[in-house]
Amino acid sequence: MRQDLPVTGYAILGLLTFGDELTGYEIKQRADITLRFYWVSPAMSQIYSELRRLTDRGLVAAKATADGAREVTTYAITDAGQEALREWMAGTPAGFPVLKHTVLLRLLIAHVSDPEQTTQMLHDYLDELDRAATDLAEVREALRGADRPGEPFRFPSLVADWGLDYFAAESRHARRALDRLSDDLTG
Amino acid sequence: MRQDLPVTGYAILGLLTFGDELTGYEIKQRADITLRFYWVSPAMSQIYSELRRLTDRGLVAAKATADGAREVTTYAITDAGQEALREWMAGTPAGFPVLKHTVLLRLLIAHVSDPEQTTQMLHDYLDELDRAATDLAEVREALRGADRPGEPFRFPSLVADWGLDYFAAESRHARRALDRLSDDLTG
DNA sequence: ACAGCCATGTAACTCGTTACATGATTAC
DNA sequence: GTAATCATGTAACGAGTTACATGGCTGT
Repeated sequence: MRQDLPVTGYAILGLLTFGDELTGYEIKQRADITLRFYWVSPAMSQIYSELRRLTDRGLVAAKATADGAREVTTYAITDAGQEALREWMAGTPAGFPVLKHTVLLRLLIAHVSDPEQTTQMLHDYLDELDRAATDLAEVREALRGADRPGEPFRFPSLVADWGLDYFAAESRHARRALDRLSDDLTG
Repeated sequence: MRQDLPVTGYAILGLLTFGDELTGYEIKQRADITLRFYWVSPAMSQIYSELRRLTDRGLVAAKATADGAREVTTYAITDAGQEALREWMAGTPAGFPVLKHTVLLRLLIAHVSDPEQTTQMLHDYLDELDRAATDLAEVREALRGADRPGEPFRFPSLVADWGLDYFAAESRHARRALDRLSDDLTG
């Protein structure tokens, strides 16, 4: 049964394990508040083509639902989909996270730039970290009420807390780099 | 002059700003000890095709060097390459880092798995973090001697320290998740 | 002699993106 | 009425990967 999917395929399957039937559009919205922080925000077009593949393989079931007058397609994970997801979790190692850290990449070669620019970049990064942390904190709050052991959002809340810690850690690292840079200049 | 390159192209240019002329093979080795931790480890084939593009645009200069009997091609950054790099650093925002965190992705949907598997995954991650940190610490040590303000490896050492802090933070986050999971089970 | 590293590429393919296109429903 | 949001796709393209192919040099 070794028919592998792109990881984003499994991610979509995963989003569908939380109970509800979702449209492609809704899956995108869910991805934007969850996957976006530690995976990717897939483009709409990719979600639809991935859903197509999952449907073809019988891992999700498409259902034409009436949304008022018009027809809308909702997707639900099938038993085969659950099984494929479990197999993936059990049978393939998670692997080491990949970081595409453009800020660090630029800091590595900051000697071709000037100190002000580098400082500015790090300040910008701190601002963006704040915004991201605020967004994630909001998501985290929305999980309260079902985030205790055994409740549906237990794992999402663990992940959200991890993410918040990660943002906080990045802020510390960026500030530390800024301190060191300013020490360099003042002697 | 708005002829953009893939980021990996700029990364290669960046590696060539540290002074020496390198072969494609050597660039790969450098990438494996630097870029790999916060960008990617590009495949050999990509490095060669990227070097081809950079050469075509005059951003690097290829030179046939005699390595004993055989001819080997080394690459050096040109003035135009320096300029393109500076333009990229100054003209385009760094953007927010992208994390492809397979461990967090799986933790998010750990409810389709069982507790032992999740625990095992986190322990595996801790092991891999240790190994990565050891590798990076070795690289960091190799920079000593030229890592003071104004010296060539100042920025690489800042970045390496950041990376070490990042790995340490990830270890803490993973252990915290493990603690919480075991609390869930024991009550 | 043979393994392993140095060195350079080509070809096929996949994931994922952007741009484009369409149209219905909802809120103001 | 009109802007925003909901909803669904197609087409072209690009970055990056794996697999394949070749061959010289080096250490034991």
